[in-house]
Amino acid sequence: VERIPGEALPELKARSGGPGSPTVTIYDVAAAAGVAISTVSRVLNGFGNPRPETKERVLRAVKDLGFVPNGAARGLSSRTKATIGLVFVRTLTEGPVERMSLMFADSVIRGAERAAEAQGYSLLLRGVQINEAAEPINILTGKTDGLLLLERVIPERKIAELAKRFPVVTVSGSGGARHAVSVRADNNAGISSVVDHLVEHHHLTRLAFVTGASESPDSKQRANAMVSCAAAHGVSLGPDDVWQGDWTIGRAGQLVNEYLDSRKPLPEALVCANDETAIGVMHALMERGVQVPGDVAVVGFDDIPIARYLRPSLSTVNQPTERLGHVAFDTLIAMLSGATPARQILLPTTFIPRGSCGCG
Amino acid sequence: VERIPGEALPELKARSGGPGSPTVTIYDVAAAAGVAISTVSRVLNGFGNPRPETKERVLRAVKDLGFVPNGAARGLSSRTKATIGLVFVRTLTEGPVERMSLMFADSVIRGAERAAEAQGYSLLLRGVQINEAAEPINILTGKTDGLLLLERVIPERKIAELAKRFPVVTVSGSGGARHAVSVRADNNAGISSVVDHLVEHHHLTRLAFVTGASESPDSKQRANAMVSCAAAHGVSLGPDDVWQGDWTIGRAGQLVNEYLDSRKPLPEALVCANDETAIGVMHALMERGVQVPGDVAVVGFDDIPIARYLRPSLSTVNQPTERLGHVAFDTLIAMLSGATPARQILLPTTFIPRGSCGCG
DNA sequence: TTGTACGCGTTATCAG
DNA sequence: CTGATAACGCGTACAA
Repeated sequence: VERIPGEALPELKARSGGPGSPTVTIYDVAAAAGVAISTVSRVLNGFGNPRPETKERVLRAVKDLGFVPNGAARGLSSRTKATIGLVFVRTLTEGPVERMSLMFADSVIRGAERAAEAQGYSLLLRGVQINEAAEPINILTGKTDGLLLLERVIPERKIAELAKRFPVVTVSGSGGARHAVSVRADNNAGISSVVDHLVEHHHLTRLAFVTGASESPDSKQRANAMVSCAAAHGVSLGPDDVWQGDWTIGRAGQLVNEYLDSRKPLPEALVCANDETAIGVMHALMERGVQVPGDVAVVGFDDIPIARYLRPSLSTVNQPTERLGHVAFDTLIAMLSGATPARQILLPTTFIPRGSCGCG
Repeated sequence: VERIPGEALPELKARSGGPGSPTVTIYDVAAAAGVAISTVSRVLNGFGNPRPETKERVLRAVKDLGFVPNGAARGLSSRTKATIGLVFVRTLTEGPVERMSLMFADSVIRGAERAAEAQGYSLLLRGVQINEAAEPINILTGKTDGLLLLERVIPERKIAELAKRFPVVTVSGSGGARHAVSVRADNNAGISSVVDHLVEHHHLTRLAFVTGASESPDSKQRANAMVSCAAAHGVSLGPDDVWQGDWTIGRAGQLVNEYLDSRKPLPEALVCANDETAIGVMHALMERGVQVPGDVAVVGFDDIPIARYLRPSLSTVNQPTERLGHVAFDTLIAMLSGATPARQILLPTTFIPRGSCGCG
């Protein structure tokens, strides 16, 4: 089977069957109001100075007939679809138990949606499996005016290629692609403040880090920051002190259990790439009778809403997730009007000490 | 200022500025392949039996030029936008602390997105404030082929009106609107199994219920079910035993604190309209030294992923949130092809006993 | 100020 | 099997 771009249109069987009254067009409105369609268009879009009476008649007709402009026609004519696509990574697993918890993505989506509304745009949502995103993204190109790419949905090289011909902003991407603007949280500062706190305030020296999914730019940045910040404090993290997680609660628990089974001495603090991982770590630890923060301090990243309600409450790094989406969206819109924003936009992160590290 | 449907188009300033190469159209492809546009269209959409060589040439041109069909033009011509709108309620509060946690909505959205992909459709996301949804919804009507309405975004009456002329499926709505199909979880069965369990297994008789937002159909149904199921067991819930929550952790905690301050004796079990509420309740209770489940049993609703990782783990009613979205979407698509599905589609719920009620 | 007519990029209907 | 060509509904120069 050959690959055909644009994928076949879903076919509608009965045009008569379901609801959907005979579409009312701008012509109907014009007729009802006794004017030309151009007048209707002008009134609706606020151009020119229509005579009050004319305007009145048009608006009345619009209301009477329940006219709503056809977005497709609009888009075709105005060359602006007023729609932005947002692509996020969807995990493969279906199972209820180990379904990846993607609160981060959800939150970013919320922020983008908000911004979209404020700008009069629509948000088109598209989940993809990692490394199978090329075609979907290509198609989205035809339905939108620009694209928001969450995390590393496609290889950097492809992003660069795409961004050359289509407006693209990446959120929490690695930010290496030319032409594409990247918006992300200040991972370095976040991790740095965690390490500072752990070392200086709690005087801990044996630290370990649990990563997120291996391809994730955020995860990589946080891991790197962890290693270098620790080194800056004279604390060294060996390979054994960086545990490969995958963002999920389940995987985190698994890691902890394996470690405990190995009977190696636990580190004094476990810093996690995200809050879900921290939750999994805490849960597994306590399940095995290890006290948090008594025996091991645990710190997360993201500051999801429940973090403060856990027992112990979760020390974590707050990143403005909704704002990430919002800012990314606004940046994309700016690009559409010809602006060339900074290639990287960093949003601040702040460490929130709570119970799981021994504060609070 | 008068209200104008269709809201003005966002204006693009520099058509030259940003990226966006001179759009390649079907004409370009046709020219490059030395065929007519109709041939290109046929090849791409799989109609007719193009000569292999022709097909070959077309596909090569498509690839060479990086042609992607313009969605707007497609929609205009085929009268199918291949897009479904999903409208959800957005809370008013901005604050990071008391931002309502909407994991339920997020999950439904995920399900819908998945279904959309499987059907070759796109998902347009739109958040609205409650009772301010009429206009946004109306506009969406022009950009989509059908609408998914989450929770009670607009009054029942308006839904009925809308559904008469446009395909609509409500998710977790009250389901009273004619023409609109409603997909929701079996709240009655869910609550019923909770009450059965509490009364028969744990022999508790003094129960109370914490509601969600007052306008929410789900919340109402669960509250009603609670009252009648309790009554069926000879346990009566007075007005004082139904606490008015709003789905949020924060509000739940507040309720608990107020109740404790009043020095009234606590009920033996607190059944909550959703998991966030249960989390808030548990947290506040334990903060004040009340043991869960020792002094009070707590049960939630939804079975969000973290439920099982809380301490104590949260007993709750599982509802297939993603499936709600998925099924709703598929139903809508079915309607588009003329089908007339059952007016109500009920998805099963199952009680999951865990630590917070004394099991597990 | 208002109306006429063309273009936007596809799909779909006919002839050839 | 393929090529013209007419919609599709709206925005918009241009003419009146």
